[in-house]
Formats: sequence, structure tokens, C-alpha cells
Amino acid sequence: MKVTREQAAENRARILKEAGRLFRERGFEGVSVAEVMQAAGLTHGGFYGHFKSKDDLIAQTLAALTNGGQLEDRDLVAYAATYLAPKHWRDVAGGCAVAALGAEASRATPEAKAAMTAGLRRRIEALSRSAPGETASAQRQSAMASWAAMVGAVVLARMSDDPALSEEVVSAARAWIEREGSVRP
Amino acid sequence: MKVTREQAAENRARILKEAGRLFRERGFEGVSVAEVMQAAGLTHGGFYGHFKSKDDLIAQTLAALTNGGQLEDRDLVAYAATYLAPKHWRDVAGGCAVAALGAEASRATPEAKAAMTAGLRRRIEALSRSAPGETASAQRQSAMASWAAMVGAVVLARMSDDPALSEEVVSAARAWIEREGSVRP
DNA sequence: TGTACATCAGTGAACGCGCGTTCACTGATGTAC
DNA sequence: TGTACATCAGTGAACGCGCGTTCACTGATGTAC
Repeated sequence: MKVTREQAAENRARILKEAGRLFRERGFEGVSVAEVMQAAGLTHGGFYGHFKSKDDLIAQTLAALTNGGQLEDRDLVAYAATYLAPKHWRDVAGGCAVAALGAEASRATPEAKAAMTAGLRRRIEALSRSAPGETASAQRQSAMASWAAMVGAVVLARMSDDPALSEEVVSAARAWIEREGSVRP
Repeated sequence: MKVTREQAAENRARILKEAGRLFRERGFEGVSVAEVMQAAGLTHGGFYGHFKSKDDLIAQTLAALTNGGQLEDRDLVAYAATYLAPKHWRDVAGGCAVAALGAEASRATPEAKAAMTAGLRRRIEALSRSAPGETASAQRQSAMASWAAMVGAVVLARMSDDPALSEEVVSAARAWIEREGSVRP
């Protein structure tokens, strides 16, 4: 049964949204095309009308997750507080795509890596504006180091099976970023 | 054909070693049991004489990678310089298991997570000894934040398809850790 | 030390299953008149 | 505006393949005497 062009576009968007949740939750290879389609309320056969292949879906999902919408123009320290809060780092399916899929994306197709690289550039530029430092270059350096600490802290916190240790790690990263952000050298 | 007990132990060790390389390079689901056995110079049928299942192999590989041998008792700043050097972060198959498999390990079995948690504790304790800070607690906090920044920087550097950007990120993290390590607050 | 045999590490064929992908079909949409 | 038909988004059965795992078998090892 055919469907409105508008409806088809909505379906495609829903596929991407559900793929984003499922991939972050279980990884690219832990989710089948059929599962994504079912989550979007469709059957698996229609998938190839929207995407060339599963690899294509992966690349487009990453592009949507890391380059969709505009970045909140928030202060670096405030951003770190949100990013490192339990509400964010415990929410694997709804949280940062880099922390959940960064390592896997580096082994994915060139298209997937390109999407992640573009997202990384955007994030660095957004954080640089409020990062500590005398020069633009110093600000950029702070932004990159802070971003690395945030991503790493979430990876470590999720990897730990001890909630107290997880909390210690994200708190340590938050404190470090706050200290750098308030005390300008 | 049977084989010396000693030879069997060597075979088992070789399976773990090859699994470690392959898993870091391609992820848990990107490597088959048969590939691991072939890399170890054996056939796939013998696998279940050494391990209960593929999940068991994953857990034991992670345990061997993160808890095997003793940690180099090096200075935090020196350790960061090595960890963030191109020679290390570009070597996915031979490099840090946390940066390569941390996110995937958090979705793996409880045994796998337990191995990673134990490794995390060891690493934090080792780095704490030379980390900056007035008190043991402050040192521990520095060690955790530095470790998060190292892991995150390597994840980001590998994710980027632009070598210049990758280099920028690891250098920024290195500079940050060095600055904290030399200027005691 | 030498012999006889039970043990068991490793082999390779075979299994059932779920995966990504294809394809003939359906029927509502949207266009041409 | 109304009708006739081509289009094409979505369906569901089917495909070939590679995977994790099992199992009957082999033959060198290691033990009991």
C-alpha cells in the first residue's frame, strides 16, 4: 500500500530516530535491520526503499545524531555539568553518540567516520567560545581537552559495574573542567 | 591428536593473545570464533575445550588485557606522553583495550564488565601515586580525570578521519595533563 | 625401565538459526486529461 | 471538478551465507602395572 509523500518522509525520519536509540543502546552489530524497522512500526522489506544498505543507515544515523539540529550555545562548564550528570551518562540510548559509538564508528565506513569528524569539529568550535584561555588557540585547546575528558569519563563510568566508582570518575572530570574554567591561568 | 599439557596451555595463551588483537581491531562482533582459532593456528572445533562460549572468551580476553602483567610504575605525565603518542593511539590492535573496547564492554556480560572494572581500579591506583594533589583524595581525583582525558582523546583521535585534527586532540589532552602535573595548585 | 591402555586436545563435518538483502506483489496516491 | 491509470511506499516470503555450537572421531600423551 502506497503512502503519502509526507508520510513516507515521516517514516524515514522515524527509522533514523529509532536506529539512533537502538544503535546507541546495543551497538551497530547488536541491532538488525528488521528490529529497526519494527521499532519504527514498519516491516523490514521496505527498508531498502529508504536506505542503500545497513552501512548506509549507520552513516546517516550518525550524521543525524551528531550534526542534526543546532548546538546549545551553553557555557563549557555548564555543558560539562549536564553531560556528566547521571541523567545523561546513564541514558545510553538517549545520550551522546560519541561516548556510546565513537570506538565502533572508527571501524565503520568512511561515510560514518566523516559524519563523526564533522560532529567533532562542530562540538570543538561550540565549546571553544566559552573555553578558558588567553588566545583563540588556547581556548580551542581547552575545549578539546575538556571534550576528551567528558567523553572518556562517560565511557569509563558506563564500563564500571560499581555505581560509586562511576560517580567518582564523572565527578573528578567535572571538578577538573570546573577548576580550569574558573581559574584562568 | 592429543598434545602435551604444556602445549595445550601455550595454545590457550595464544588464543587469548590473538583474540586480544582481533577484538581490539574489529570489535567483539566483528570477529568470529573460527577467525580467532585460525589466527592461533588451530581449527575452530577445539575452541570449546578451552572456553565455555564466545562470551567467556570475551570476558577472559578482557581480563588478560586489563589485569595481566603488572602495571608500569611510571610518572603520570610520562605515561600520558606515551599513551597519547601516535605510536600508541594509532595502534588499535595493540593499544589500550579501554579506548578500543570500553563502550562495547559496557554492553557485554557481567563477567566482562567486572574485568574492566578491576582494570579501571588498578589503573586509577597506579596513576594516583604520581598524580598532582595535596591529599591522597586529590591525587586520586587528578588520576581519574587524567585517565578519562587520555581515553577520551584516543577515542576522538581514532574517530576522526583527519590526521591533523586527531593530532590536535591528543596534543591538547597531553598539554592539559602536563600543565596540571607540573603546576601544583 | 618397558608395555598396554585410558585419557583427552585437537579435527572437521554438520546443525540450526538469524542475518542482510531481493523480489513479486498490493493498493493508495497523485497526475494527466 | 471528475475519471483512468501510472507510480511507488510498503508487505512478506524467500534467498544464500556466515555464525556459534555440537559431536563422532583421531592419535599422541601420560599413567598404571
